[in-house]
Amino acid sequence: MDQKVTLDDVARLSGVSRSAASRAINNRPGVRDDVRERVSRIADHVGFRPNRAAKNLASGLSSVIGLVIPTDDLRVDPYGAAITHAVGRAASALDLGLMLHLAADEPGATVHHILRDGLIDGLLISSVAVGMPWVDEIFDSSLPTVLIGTHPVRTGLPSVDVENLESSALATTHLFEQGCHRVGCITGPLDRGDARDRLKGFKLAHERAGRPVDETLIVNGTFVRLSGADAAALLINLDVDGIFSCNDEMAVGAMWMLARRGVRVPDDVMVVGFDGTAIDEFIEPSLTSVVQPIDKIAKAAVDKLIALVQGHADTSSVAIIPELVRGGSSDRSLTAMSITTPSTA
Amino acid sequence: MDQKVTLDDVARLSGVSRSAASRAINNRPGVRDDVRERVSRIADHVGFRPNRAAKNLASGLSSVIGLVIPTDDLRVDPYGAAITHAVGRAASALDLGLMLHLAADEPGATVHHILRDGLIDGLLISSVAVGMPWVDEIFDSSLPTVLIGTHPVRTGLPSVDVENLESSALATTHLFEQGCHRVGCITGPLDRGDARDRLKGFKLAHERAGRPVDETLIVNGTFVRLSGADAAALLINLDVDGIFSCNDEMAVGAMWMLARRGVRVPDDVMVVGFDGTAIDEFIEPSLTSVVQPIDKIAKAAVDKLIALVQGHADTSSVAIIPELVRGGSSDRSLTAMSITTPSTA
DNA sequence: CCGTATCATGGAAGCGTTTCCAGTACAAGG
DNA sequence: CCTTGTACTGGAAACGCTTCCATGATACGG
Repeated sequence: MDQKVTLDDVARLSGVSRSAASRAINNRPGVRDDVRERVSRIADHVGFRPNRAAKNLASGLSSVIGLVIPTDDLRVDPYGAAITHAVGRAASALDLGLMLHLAADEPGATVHHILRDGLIDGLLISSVAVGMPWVDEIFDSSLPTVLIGTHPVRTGLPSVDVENLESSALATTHLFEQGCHRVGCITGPLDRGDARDRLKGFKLAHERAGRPVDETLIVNGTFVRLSGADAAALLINLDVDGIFSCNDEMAVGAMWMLARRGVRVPDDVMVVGFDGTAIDEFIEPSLTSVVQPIDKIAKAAVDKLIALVQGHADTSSVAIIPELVRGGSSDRSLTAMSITTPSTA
Repeated sequence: MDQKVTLDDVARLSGVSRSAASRAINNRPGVRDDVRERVSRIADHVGFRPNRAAKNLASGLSSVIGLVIPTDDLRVDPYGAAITHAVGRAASALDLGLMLHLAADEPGATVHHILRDGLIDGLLISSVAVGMPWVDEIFDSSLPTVLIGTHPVRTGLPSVDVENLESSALATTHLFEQGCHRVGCITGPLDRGDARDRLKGFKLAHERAGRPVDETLIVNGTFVRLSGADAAALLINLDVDGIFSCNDEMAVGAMWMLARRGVRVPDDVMVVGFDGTAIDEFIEPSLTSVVQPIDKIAKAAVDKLIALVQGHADTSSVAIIPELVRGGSSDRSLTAMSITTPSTA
């Protein structure tokens, strides 16, 4: 049962040629139905598993896709873990293997490994920042590639991303509706496209509400907790009564700082985040956030990639609509109610 | 530059046979030094990248290892993300590819895919629970496999794990030394070996200190936050003044519950966790925890796996010693000092 | 100067598939 | 009954590499 069974064995046992057996097993036309059935029954019976390497070599396809994710994202940002997990599930649902490439170790070597090894059929690249030149090298290569996120400068790249602009506007507007007058914004690193779009959305909401944007209330963050805490410390002194944090990590940092400074949430300051990674964070009060449907994003990305691999040229950009999930951090009535233990689903 | 360059091309350009070129490039004996150098220079120059599939097929080795990780671990437990990240780094340091297998989707299919596809040279299995029968199937197969963690029943498996018993005793003793008299324990799921060992360590510390173990103060948890919160709620009513939580996730949940119930940490109750995943959690006060050197564990596991792949039979079990990192949750003097923003490294 | 050991070298046989192509059988149409 | 077409079938050539083996060259001791 542990010995290797080759296609030849199956063919011999079935009394057909290797080519016929191959066609039968791969459900390709050119075999009579009864033969196909006999072959696959025998294959099953002897525990035949096609050797991937041989298959790959002969067909040029490996049924494995790659996922490039910045090292830091997987370690410090729960979003990285979430996207990895989601892509993994989406891939195995399609019976695809998933190779993990941790980026930023050795850009040069990495990119060539990925590109020319012939091990993967296509590549998913997550959360790319400007300043990784090798990323463009990949997009310019012949390897099918789909971006998960927004490229800061290039357009016309096949990509899947959460809709950032309108969603951020929605989050900001939500703060206005909840009665906030001075709303601060903690941005992400502005060399990233998504961070820029979220800031744009923040401004857009002001425009629509007929309120001027107070640029002093826009503080640059880096998408990590500490930067959120630092930014919050600044914003407190500027008398904000609302904070839109461009991701949840920074929102958690901000709330930590607010608590430490004795600022009450949501009574004194309301907070809204983005991503939905802090949903299970057990913070008090629970965080209002623009929650990304990560599974949906991952599935869309994998589907798009497979289409690309199969030759369907497609450079479109898919925007997935997130959902504003209200928590106690922007809703006084919710705080009063939230005496029960939050569920972790 | 994007066209495929084969070994034949390199050989022809270098004026040697394909076999000589292969030996030269793979640093195998049987080529004169000057020839070797010429060949590799030319290979470099034309951008030759050996086709992995072909290499794999011919040699039987793929230079790719697999990592099996329970789905939930990657999503809800930061430890899963941390170990994935660490293994990824350790693998790429050795120029190995990493295939990610999310477990528990379809045990049966998964295991066969992994085992017989011939895509990977060896497998790392993380955090296994009893009740996944296919895991044993893998260990009984001929695929080199290393366990990261503790198998609940089997011994003699090649594995790498953090030392659980003494470390838990150390953590518990630490609480005694800090002045705790009634220390509760929030356990992990007791069908897991590591969870059992940590509980044993908790009891061992009592024995050494000559204190009786109060079984009512041992509350079963599941390694997730919510269970920590629930357990803490119980323990509060039992008048504990110290809590040893068998992982950080539950410790965070416990501290959340303590805060909500108005119990002060560390003044009323001290808390110690295990794993070190909540170090950057921005919780107040910072959590004392038995911190696992995850990079070290991952490296040890990968090294061991490679040794196995290369034929060095080795069923030993490596225990990595963690470090007790003191935070404000078990130290009143630290709390007083911790007015500065914690760093995120 | 010859026999022998040593070592670089190239030829060729795989590794386990897919896939092209030429054949064969069989049914339908003339 | 012969032709044409259709549908299945098996032989054989890839795919790009490793590795065994025979060959040829060189150096060494006798």
